[in-house]
Amino acid sequence: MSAPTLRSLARELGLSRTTLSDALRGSPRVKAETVARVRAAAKAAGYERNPLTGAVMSQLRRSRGQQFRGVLAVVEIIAEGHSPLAVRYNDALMDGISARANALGFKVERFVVGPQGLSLGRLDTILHTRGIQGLILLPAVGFPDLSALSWSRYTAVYADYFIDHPPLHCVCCDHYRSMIALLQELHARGYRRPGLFIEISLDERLQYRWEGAFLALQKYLPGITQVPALQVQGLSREAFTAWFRQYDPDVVLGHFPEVMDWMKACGAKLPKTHAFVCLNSLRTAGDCAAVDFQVPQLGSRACELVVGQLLHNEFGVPSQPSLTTMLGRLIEGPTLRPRVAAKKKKAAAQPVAV
Amino acid sequence: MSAPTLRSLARELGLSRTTLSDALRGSPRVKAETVARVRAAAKAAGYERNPLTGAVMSQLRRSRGQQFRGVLAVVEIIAEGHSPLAVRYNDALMDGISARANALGFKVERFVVGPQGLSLGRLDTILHTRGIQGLILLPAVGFPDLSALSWSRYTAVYADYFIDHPPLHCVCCDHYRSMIALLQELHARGYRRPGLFIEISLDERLQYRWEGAFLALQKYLPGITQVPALQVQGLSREAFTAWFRQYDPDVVLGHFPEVMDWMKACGAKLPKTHAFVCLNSLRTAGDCAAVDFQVPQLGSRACELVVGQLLHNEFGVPSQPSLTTMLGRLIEGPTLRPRVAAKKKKAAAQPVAV
DNA sequence: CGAACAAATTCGGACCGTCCGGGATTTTCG
DNA sequence: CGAAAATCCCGGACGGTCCGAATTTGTTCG
Repeated sequence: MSAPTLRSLARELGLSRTTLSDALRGSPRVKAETVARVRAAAKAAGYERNPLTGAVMSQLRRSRGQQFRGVLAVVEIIAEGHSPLAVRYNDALMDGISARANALGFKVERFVVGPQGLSLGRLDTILHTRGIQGLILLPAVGFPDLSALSWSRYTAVYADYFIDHPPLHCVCCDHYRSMIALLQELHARGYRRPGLFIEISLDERLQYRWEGAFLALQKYLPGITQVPALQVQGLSREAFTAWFRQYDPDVVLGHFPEVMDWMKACGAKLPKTHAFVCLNSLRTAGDCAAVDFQVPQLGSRACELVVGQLLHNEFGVPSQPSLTTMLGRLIEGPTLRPRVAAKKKKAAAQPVAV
Repeated sequence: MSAPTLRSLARELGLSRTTLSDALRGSPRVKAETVARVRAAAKAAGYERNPLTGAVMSQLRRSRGQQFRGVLAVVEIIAEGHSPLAVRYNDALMDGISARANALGFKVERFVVGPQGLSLGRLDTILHTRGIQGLILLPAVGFPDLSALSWSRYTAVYADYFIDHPPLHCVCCDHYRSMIALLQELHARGYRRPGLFIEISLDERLQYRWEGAFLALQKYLPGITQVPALQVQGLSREAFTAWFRQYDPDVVLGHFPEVMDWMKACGAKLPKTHAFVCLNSLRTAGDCAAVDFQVPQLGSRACELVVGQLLHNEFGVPSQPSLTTMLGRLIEGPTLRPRVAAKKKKAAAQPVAV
C-alpha cells in the first residue's frame, strides 16, 4: 500500500493505465475533464510519476519504430525581396538543419510566410492539421511579430539574435566574441592599426556587437594605434578612400570585398603592406580572408534544441528565453599574412578558431 | 534494421535477451566464452547500451515502486580562498540546478576540487565508481584546465563564459546584451550622461562585454553626452570623486555600492539629481537599483542541457562548443527614477527586462 | 427519425533492459 | 550408478510510453 503505481491507481479509477499515463502528461488524447479527475486522484493517492523513468521509457518506445519520428517546420518570413545574401545564409542554415534532423529521425518542410506566401493564420491551420509541433524560424528582416500563432501547440527556435513576439529561444553566431578573437589573432600576427569599416544598419541589427567588441579591444590590446571606425549608410568609394588615406589602417575589417580594389588603388599591396578580412565569408568568393559563421552548425544546433524540447514534451513560449551562440572561424586567404609559427605546433593550414 | 535492440540481437544469436543483457554487463552468471561472443556480435551489429537506461531499469527492478533518481555531479573548482560573492553566486546556481534536476528526476551531488578538496584523478575515480556521467562545472577563478578527466565518459556544461581545456558547452549571463538593454532603459527614463565605473580585472574576464556595450551605445544613443569610462585596478575614493566631479554623470553604473556614499558626499541626491545602478545584484543589500543575472535560471538551463545530452547518450567533448546566455533583469531601487508611464500599460512595480 | 460518417475519447498490446528465482545441463563425488 | 553441486541459461515481472484499434459521441444529410 506504500507506493501507488500507475496500474494500481488505474484500477482504482476504473480506467486503463494508458489513459492514466496520457492524462498525467496532459496529452490531448484525453478529455480535459478526465485529465482533471485523474490528476486530483493521483495527488490524493500521493502518486508521483518518475520523470526520469518516463523519459527513458519514451526513448525506448520510440526507438523501436525507428525512422520517422515527425516533421519539423522551417518557417521563412519574407517581407520583401530578400537579398541574395539572405538566400545563401538561409540555404546554409537549411543544410545544417536537414542533416541533423535526418540523423535524429525527423523530416523537414519549408514554409514561406509573407505577402507572397502564407498568412500566419493559414500557417497555423496547416501546422495544426499536419500535426507539426516543432518549428525553426529562419532570420527575418527587422523584428517579426509571430505572436498570432497558437504557441501553446508549438516548440520553436528562432535562428537569429532576438525575437520578442513571442520571446523564443534563439540560436545565432557570436559576433562579439568572433570579433574579439579575430582582433586577438590579428594582433598576434603583428597588426597594430586595425580599422573597422562597417555599414551602420548591419551593425545596428546586431546591437553593435561588431563595433562594441572593436572599440573595447582597440582600447585594451597593447600597442594599438586607434583608428576610428568608419560608419557609412551606403557603400561610398570616396568616403572609404579618404578614411583609408588619413588613418592608414594596416588591416581593414569590413563586409564588402569591393574595398580590396580601392585599397590597391591607394597603393596598398595585399597582403604585403596591408590586409583585409571580410566579416562574413558568405559575401566573398574565396578570394580573401574572411570570418566564417559556421552557419550549418548553427542550423544543426537549432535543430537539436527543438528536437530536445519536442522529446521532453515542452511546448509553448519558454518562461525565460535563452540565446545560444557559436564562435565564428577565421578562413585564411591571400589578403592576410599567415601566422608566424612561433611554436612548432601551430599548423598554418589549420583554420584558426577566432 | 538500423536500430538493433537487445531482443533482436538475442534472436539472431539464438540466446535469450536476459543472457545478452548479463553478458554485455559482464555478469559472472554467463560463461566467459559466451560473453566474448555476444560482445563481438553486439559490436558488429552496432548495438549500443544506453547507460542511463540501464540505471533506470536496474533501480526499477530492484526497488520496485521507489523513486529512482539519476545523479548529476556539480563540480566546484576552488583554487584559493573564494570570495563571499563567488559563494553567493554558486549557491544561487545550485538552487536553480537542484530544482530543475529534481523536476527531471535527478539528484545533485557537490564535489569540491582543488588544494583543499579532491584531485582531478581522485574525482575521476569517484565519478567512475559512482557511475556519475553528468557534470555541471561551477565557475572557477581564471581559466581552469580539466583536460585530465576521462571526458569520453562524461557529458558536461561549464557555468561560465568560456573554457578551453576541454572546450565545453557553456551557460552564462549575457552581460553585453544586459548592458545594452540597461542603457536603453536608462535613456528612456531621461538619463543622458551615463558613466561607467569598472574594475578592469572584472571586465577583462568577461572579454570587456560591459565596456564594449557601453562604448557602442554611448556612441549611438541619441543625445548622449559621452562620459569616459573610469577603469580602476582597485577601489579608490579619490579617483572616483575626481572623475565624478569632472564629468558629472547623471547615472553611475558600477559594481560597488560603496560609491553611493561618495556620490552623496559630492552633493548628489539619489535619485533626485543622480542615479546609481549596481551591475551585479548579488553585491547589493537591496538598497539600490541593480542588474539581476537571474542566476538560478542559468543553473536551471545548464541542468537541462546536461540532462538532455545524458538522455541522448551523448558523451565526450562536443565537436563545436556553444555558449547559451540569458538576459539580466533590472531590479528597481531607491537610487533610480522609475519609468515615467508614457502609456498606461507600463506598471512601475513590474521588473523591466533589460 | 435514422443511417452514414467523422471526430473525440479510451483501451489493449507490444516494448524497453534489469533482476531474480528457477530450470536445464553438466560435473563432481560418495 | 545416483545424488548433490556447480554451471549456464531462461522466463516473468516491473513502470511507463507509444501507436493502432475499438468504442463512444457528435454531426450531417436523406
